[in-house]
Amino acid sequence: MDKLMHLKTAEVEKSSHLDYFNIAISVDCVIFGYDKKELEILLIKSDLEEFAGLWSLLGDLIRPDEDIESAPYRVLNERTGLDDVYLEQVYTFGALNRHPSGRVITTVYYSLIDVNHHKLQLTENEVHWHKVADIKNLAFDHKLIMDTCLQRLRQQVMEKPVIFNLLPEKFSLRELQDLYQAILGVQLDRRNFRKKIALKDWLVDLHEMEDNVPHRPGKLYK
Amino acid sequence: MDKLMHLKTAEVEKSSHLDYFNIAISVDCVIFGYDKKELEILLIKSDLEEFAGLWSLLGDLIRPDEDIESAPYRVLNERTGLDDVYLEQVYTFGALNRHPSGRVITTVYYSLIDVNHHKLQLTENEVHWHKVADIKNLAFDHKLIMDTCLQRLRQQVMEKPVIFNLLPEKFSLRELQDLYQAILGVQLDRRNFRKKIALKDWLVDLHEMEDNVPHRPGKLYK
DNA sequence: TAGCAATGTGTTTTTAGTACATATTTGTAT
DNA sequence: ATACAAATATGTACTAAAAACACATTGCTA
Repeated sequence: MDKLMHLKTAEVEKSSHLDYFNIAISVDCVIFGYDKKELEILLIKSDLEEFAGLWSLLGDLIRPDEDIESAPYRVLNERTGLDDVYLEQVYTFGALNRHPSGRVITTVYYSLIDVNHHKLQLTENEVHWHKVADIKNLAFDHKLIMDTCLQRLRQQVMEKPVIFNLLPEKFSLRELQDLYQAILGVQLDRRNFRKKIALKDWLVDLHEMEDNVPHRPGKLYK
Repeated sequence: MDKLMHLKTAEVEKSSHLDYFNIAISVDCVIFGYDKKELEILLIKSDLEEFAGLWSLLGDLIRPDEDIESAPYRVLNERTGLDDVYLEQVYTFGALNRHPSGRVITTVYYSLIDVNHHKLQLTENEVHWHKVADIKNLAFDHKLIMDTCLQRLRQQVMEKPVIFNLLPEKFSLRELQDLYQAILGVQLDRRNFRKKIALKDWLVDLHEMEDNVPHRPGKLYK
């Protein structure tokens, strides 16, 4: 039963390897971006026959010599070239048949990146942004995973200043409100929104004005 | 790198087993109980030399043929005989050296049980209740894990009616308030507490009275 | 230079949260 | 039996946060 838990290293290595080490563990990343007033996530084309034509999350097996927390950084860096990203663990999925090729348990992280500032080095051309609203189904249980992360994201943006990871250095309050609306899927009253943000003390007034907008420019913040 | 993720079963089985399947995955349970106005958790004596004399959480390696979600139920059932328990996944811990006997990543669940109603069949006599407030350190990273679960529990009791899993069928508002105070570690105003609970619509008035109390009895609820 | 579109701000109303006091019921000790 | 102690039960005033709502201003454009 649980004897393995309390054995010394040597004993573990020789004991029933096939029984207890026949489970692989991976990380998957739900990478949110924001562009043209739409929330997006980064997906890669699945190369499994079972999921031909479907898209899947960016993920990889965890290496025996890396902390679980550094695995998603590595995955993101390998696939996009980014390294200063916001990441947060969300949940671990381990249903028996979630992966057709064998037993794989996956720990899921979500990430927030600024699509336009960090120009992705998309080394592989099968990696693309997809509008969250348009995603109907994904390979594996990745749709369920995405929905779980979206739910978590919605919680977090109300509590912590994580949302700024999706925006460029300078932004206007309108842009910020549009983003909140894209994430939460609701319309917000502009006056109440500005009041609420103001008393959270998250913003710095840059005393600069917007440019290249077809209307009166607004103040910029970070 | 991530090729393994997309191979077929046969290929996975013959490919570098030692590289990618040399990580074990376990579940650990932080089992909260409530007795004599104190929050407690169930611990077992560690039988690792490295942690001689220390206590640890109840856990076990996940079996290759069980869903991750059913593993903590099994662990709890094997150790306590309970089967109708509240369980919720909290976080997955996977630092490189968290387990001295090898690479073990663990997914942690917390559980809430009614200490007095479910009389535990403590098959093993090295399993005991410990007051949360008195726990200074535990084996492995289990103190960190416990603290993480306690934090989650504090969040949840404010949002969802999970707290009732710690109480017997019938209880008075005073008992409920004492329990909230034990979990949150604060004193609450009785009148405001009752108002707040009342408008959450979680309680059913049983129209029965307390018994065997050395003072005026209060109404009972569930 | 008139009109459009978006910015910027303030007041009222409603709701939730906090602080606080008094009367009532039961058990217990004299 | 009666007085006292201890806990139940309940209500009101104050404060803070959330929601609803309107108007004057700026800059672009036709």
